[in-house]
Amino acid sequence: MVVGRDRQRRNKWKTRPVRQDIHTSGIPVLCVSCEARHRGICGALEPIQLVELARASTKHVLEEGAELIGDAEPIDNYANILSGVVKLTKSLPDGRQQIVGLQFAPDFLGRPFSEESAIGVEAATPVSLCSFPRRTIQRLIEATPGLERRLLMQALRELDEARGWMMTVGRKTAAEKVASFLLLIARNIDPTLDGEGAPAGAFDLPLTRADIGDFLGLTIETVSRQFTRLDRDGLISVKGRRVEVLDMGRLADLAGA
Amino acid sequence: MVVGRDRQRRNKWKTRPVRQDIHTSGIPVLCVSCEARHRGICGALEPIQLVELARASTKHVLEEGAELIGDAEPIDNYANILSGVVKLTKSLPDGRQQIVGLQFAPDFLGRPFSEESAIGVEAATPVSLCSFPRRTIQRLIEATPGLERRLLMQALRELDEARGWMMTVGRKTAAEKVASFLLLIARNIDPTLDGEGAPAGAFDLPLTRADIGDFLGLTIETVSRQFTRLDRDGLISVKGRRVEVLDMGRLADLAGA
DNA sequence: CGCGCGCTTGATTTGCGTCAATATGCGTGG
DNA sequence: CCACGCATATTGACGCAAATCAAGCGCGCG
Repeated sequence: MVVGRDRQRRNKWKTRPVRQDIHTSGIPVLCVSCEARHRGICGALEPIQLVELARASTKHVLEEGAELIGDAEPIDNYANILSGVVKLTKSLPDGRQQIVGLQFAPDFLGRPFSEESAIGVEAATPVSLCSFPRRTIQRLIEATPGLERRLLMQALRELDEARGWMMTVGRKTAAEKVASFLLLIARNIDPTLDGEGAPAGAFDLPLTRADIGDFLGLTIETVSRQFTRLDRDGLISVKGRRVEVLDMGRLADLAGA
Repeated sequence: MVVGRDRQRRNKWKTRPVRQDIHTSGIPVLCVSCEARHRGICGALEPIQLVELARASTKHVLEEGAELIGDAEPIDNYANILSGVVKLTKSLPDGRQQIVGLQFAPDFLGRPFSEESAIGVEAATPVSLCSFPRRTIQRLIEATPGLERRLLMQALRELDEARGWMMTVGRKTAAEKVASFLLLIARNIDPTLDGEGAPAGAFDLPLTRADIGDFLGLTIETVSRQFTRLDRDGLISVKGRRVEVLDMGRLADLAGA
């Protein structure tokens, strides 16, 4: 269902009955190369709706460390991640902190139907965002059951991930935790890395040791020690943030099932 | 209050007796006193649909310890919890276990649009269930946007909870963990318990020490020791599974924000 | 009764945190 | 260019909270 204010557009459709034209040429420039159109929530939208959303959207670039909740980005804006890594944090009054989730492109950011529940949202790396007003998305949701389904899917996926990390944080040793984390990042940077005796690959960690500690429930020192141990044992090669996975098999093995 | 409102309506309805009859008497017996009709997913259904669902539903009672995934309850059945506590678990090949969630009435059990993701589902206490075939629920979802929204809401709530427990498991001390857990149970058994200097209340823990340990990432011994400490310090009174909260304020304080 | 199971309690060990010192960039300004 | 300061990492020595090991208790049940 399309909003009424597009009357002239409606007329256009009638005079140009070739629907295919709209499908091919109707995709906003902003969106043509956007991941969110395929794997993200925008995949649920018709070209027309995509145009509507795109018109209300703005692209932002945030530097590392920028908070995107209650601060720069008021709560009335939602967004898709175009690139970069976003961390979701919770903290105790005395300063202890836990990272409760990491989001990558093309994840949807922002919680539908409620205020963001006292969790902090922060750019872990430079991040670029495609953001749009809450009202627009809300309206599209009413009109498009598929959109709500996508949101449900993402929520369920995040739920699975959160539960997986609960296991890691609650029951694994420091070594296993760090291995699991490396696997998460490696897989996210290069999804093809999964093969058995894969040649592995190198990448830069998107998080500082402090962040990694906050994610795994460890201190920076312990994280650092585990890195050097993994290096010494030949599973990886570390130099600062640069990591190369040398033995994917043993790493995955260490991380546990 | 409820009674009064009903009486008033009944008088009004006399002008349209047939339809109202359907509305009042149309609620399946199975459902009349069911929590799921109010706070659960069934609240999104029209009476007609409720009848359809109820007709396909069966009530089950499971004893403590019963597995409800891939076992007694095949994956093609979903269910609402009518009473009891259900635990969601994950485990490592070597036997280490983590409880990644607890569900109470009237939560919906079962994951829409996918196989249950390698997580175990088990009755922590005797549990009664209202279960129905996947097909029926799937069909109702297509027809009722509100239903999908309810599912999204529950998923988002569970996500919040999972993240809250990630913080607890990752960053809190044993004492804080146990206090947080007691709060969770206390609040769930008696939602009115929340007041500041509330008189507090007594209840039976729905979980064994082993389960509590698996939930908090602790051993039974540590859980036990923390219980006796909280008892000695006068925050609670423990005797086996029976717990009485004596000082809600201090307990909540200990649990952290 | 005696056996098993859930729970408590104590003694001992240990993995990880804490504290502290040192290194390694990296930007900034002299 | 080097010198300096600051943030991030590494490394080591030490301490402690929680795990592990080990009895022993209460209680329901065959």
